[in-house]
Amino acid sequence: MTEHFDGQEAWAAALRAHGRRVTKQRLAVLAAVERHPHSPAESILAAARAELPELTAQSVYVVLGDLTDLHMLRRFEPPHSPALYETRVGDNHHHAICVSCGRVEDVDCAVGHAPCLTPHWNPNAKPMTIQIADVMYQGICQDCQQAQQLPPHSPSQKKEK
Amino acid sequence: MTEHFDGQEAWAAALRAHGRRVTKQRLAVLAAVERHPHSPAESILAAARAELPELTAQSVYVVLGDLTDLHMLRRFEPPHSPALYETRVGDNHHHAICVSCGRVEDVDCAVGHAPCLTPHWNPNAKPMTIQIADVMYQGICQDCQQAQQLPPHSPSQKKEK
DNA sequence: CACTTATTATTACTAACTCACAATAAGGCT
DNA sequence: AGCCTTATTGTGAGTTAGTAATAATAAGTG
Repeated sequence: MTEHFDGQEAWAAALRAHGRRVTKQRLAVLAAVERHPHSPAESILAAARAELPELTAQSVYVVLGDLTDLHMLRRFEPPHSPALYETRVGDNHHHAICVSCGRVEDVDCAVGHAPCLTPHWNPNAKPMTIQIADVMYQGICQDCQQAQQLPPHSPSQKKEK
Repeated sequence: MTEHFDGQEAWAAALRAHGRRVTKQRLAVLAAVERHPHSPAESILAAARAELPELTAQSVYVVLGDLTDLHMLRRFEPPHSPALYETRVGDNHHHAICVSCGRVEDVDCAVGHAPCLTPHWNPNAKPMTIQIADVMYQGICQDCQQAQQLPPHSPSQKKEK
């Protein structure tokens, strides 16, 4: 069980650096997010409870929200999905979501390493100071594509009138 | 009041082209979205009720969802905000959201006219067929920036411990 | 103008969070 | 090592945004 002690230490140090106390709840949440990237709060709760059964859902929401504000976690909200969390912060990588099955893949920045941080403002727009640029690719993953192309009598989800 | 009859006609034609009946509810919703871009369902309901008071919230949800599926409307979901709708479809422009006041600005595509439609897949990722790429810039608009820099005894929203 | 069925209204219901406050425990101090 | 302060977590209720099921209505066809 000593395998992730160094991880614990690293998280603890980061928490202290942000002026936060090192609690087992926060460590459990951070470990859960690290082990299950792109997971919603509910899944993180379930994963964290594996090592901390008395953890409550509300605590997870509080911790996730706070750590996200501190930029120790990154949150993104795909359409028709609850918010997802990941520990990869700092690099501004992006995400591709399969609109059919909801699978999420990380995507490195398309244009250099600060891709869309300098938007082309319209003439009449009031420019903002951009902090982050979330790029959300939406498409269909290979598995779902194959499943849809197969015509066999499987009840296809297509809503065609 | 004849000013937007041509608009009505255009919307009606588009609805017919998609095999949808032309109802006053749909026209009211489309007109409301056109007059109030980047608005949530609730605001669209309020705006549409100006010309169609008996319209219900659920109808607005149904109509917005259906028209979005038809790509007559575009929906995007900024963090901590309900889904927003707009009539600008086809061009893949992006959005900048002020994290402080929630204001939304349109942003033209940063890289040519199909900017991020070809993501750089990681070696071990399973590529998807990308349909759209939503780019969500998050930053602080000029107004909010000034409001935050002013130190005067105004109760600033900053949550600093 | 009647009729078929897409569309909308009504009502109930759910998911994903948020809020207020009481209970607990992390870390500084002695 | 133990106490104490207050950040953190737990408890329970409440809210927002949206979905689902079915009944009532009306668009468009013949």
